[in-house]
Amino acid sequence: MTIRLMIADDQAMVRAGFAALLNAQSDIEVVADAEDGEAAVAAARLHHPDLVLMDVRMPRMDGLEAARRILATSDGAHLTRILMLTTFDVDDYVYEALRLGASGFLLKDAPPEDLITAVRVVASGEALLAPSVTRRLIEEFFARPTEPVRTSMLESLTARETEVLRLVARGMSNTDIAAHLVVSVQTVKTHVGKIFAKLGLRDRAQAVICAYESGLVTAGDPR
Amino acid sequence: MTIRLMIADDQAMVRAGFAALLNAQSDIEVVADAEDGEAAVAAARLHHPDLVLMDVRMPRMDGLEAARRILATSDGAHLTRILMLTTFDVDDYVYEALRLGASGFLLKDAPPEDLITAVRVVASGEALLAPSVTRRLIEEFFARPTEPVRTSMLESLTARETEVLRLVARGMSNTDIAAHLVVSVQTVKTHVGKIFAKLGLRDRAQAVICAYESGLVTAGDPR
DNA sequence: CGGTGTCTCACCCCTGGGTGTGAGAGACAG
DNA sequence: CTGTCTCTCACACCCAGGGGTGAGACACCG
Repeated sequence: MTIRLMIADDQAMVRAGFAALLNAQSDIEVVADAEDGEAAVAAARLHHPDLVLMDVRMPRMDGLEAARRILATSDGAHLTRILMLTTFDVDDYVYEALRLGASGFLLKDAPPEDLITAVRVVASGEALLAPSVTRRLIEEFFARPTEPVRTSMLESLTARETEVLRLVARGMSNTDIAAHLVVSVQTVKTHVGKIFAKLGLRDRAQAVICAYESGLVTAGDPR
Repeated sequence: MTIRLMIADDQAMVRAGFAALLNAQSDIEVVADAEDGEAAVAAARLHHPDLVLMDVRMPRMDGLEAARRILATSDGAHLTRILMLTTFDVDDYVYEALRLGASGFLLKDAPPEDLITAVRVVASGEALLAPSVTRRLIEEFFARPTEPVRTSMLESLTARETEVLRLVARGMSNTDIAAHLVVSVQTVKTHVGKIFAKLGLRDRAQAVICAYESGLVTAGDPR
């Protein structure tokens, strides 16, 4: 099955070059092109391509906004994937594009065979990034220290205390916790007190902070 | 400058195959190999390769642990990069490996030229992932909504209230906040009370949670 | 000019929560 | 078997914090 492709780039020469290169592949067919973001959105709505090669910088409407609209208007049946292209390696664009749902991000100076490979990969539902982009993405998210320091704070806590702290970090009152653990409120108070003493806290508010900072609980995790 | 490479895999045939393939490249030299994790750590300590091709599954010590140790013992001068390999596409391994600091993750069924490319890319300091892995990584991190829902909760707060909430989320007592903002404790109580009313909170502990969940404050940010 | 919103502050009430002390039961190691 | 640790609970103290009501000072806007 051939890959139905669209090219959105403001430079005619680039469009022609990419089209020639990709049309030469037996499994790729360039079905449309556009010279700005608005035209890209309109053309995508008309031709429903499998994949759009989208330049980031374009007049009238940039590639990011165009990508957003194309992805937004994709009716469940035919989903169009986006492969972003950029001349420069500007990472602001990268994160924004990936967040929007783009499936890939390549630099224009990549060798032609890489582009062809990328088209096939993205069209198959996988994703592909330029190596430098990959590195940044990984760094960005895993740069967050594995906090050996932080979890060490919690090492002094017993299993039960950790459990109580987790409940405190969910916003429960002592009474709530007592009910939840089926123990008396006094017991909960004892646990909470020992947690404070061990971790040098004063408030249950500070305990919540500690739980988040230590990674015991995380923003966005199942409540 | 040639890339000094090490291969860690428990299957001798795989080691031989990779070595032959890579040694055939003029810019790559296989300087060591290892058949298990422990041997890999020892060999890396001895040869200081630029790059280690590391199989995930190995006897005695798995590739993840070996990677962790090699990365941990890298003295600032000679840093060794890790390219993880796996036969199966098990994503638990992927996240763990990348979190540890691996620079890439490939499936063994990738075409040989991809492996060679990956070696050069990773050795150059960039990163490279198998397409399916890339897709998952992107999904994993951008699937979490940029929380238009969450920040919208905070929209009802005035600038001053937001400021107070931020201080609450740092673990400050009302008295602390009053001193910090140079207002009376009563004023702080009023603000805090209105925050609770607007956000439907009961505790300052819950306020801290709200601050983290909304992204007003983030784990690991400057205290 | 009057209405609205924000920031400020005060007084009162009272419960929840943080603190201290003490202690019994069960598990486990030496 | 004795010491240590953990989990459990109780009584008591006290105050920071949450809740209600009201109000003065600005600023902004129609």
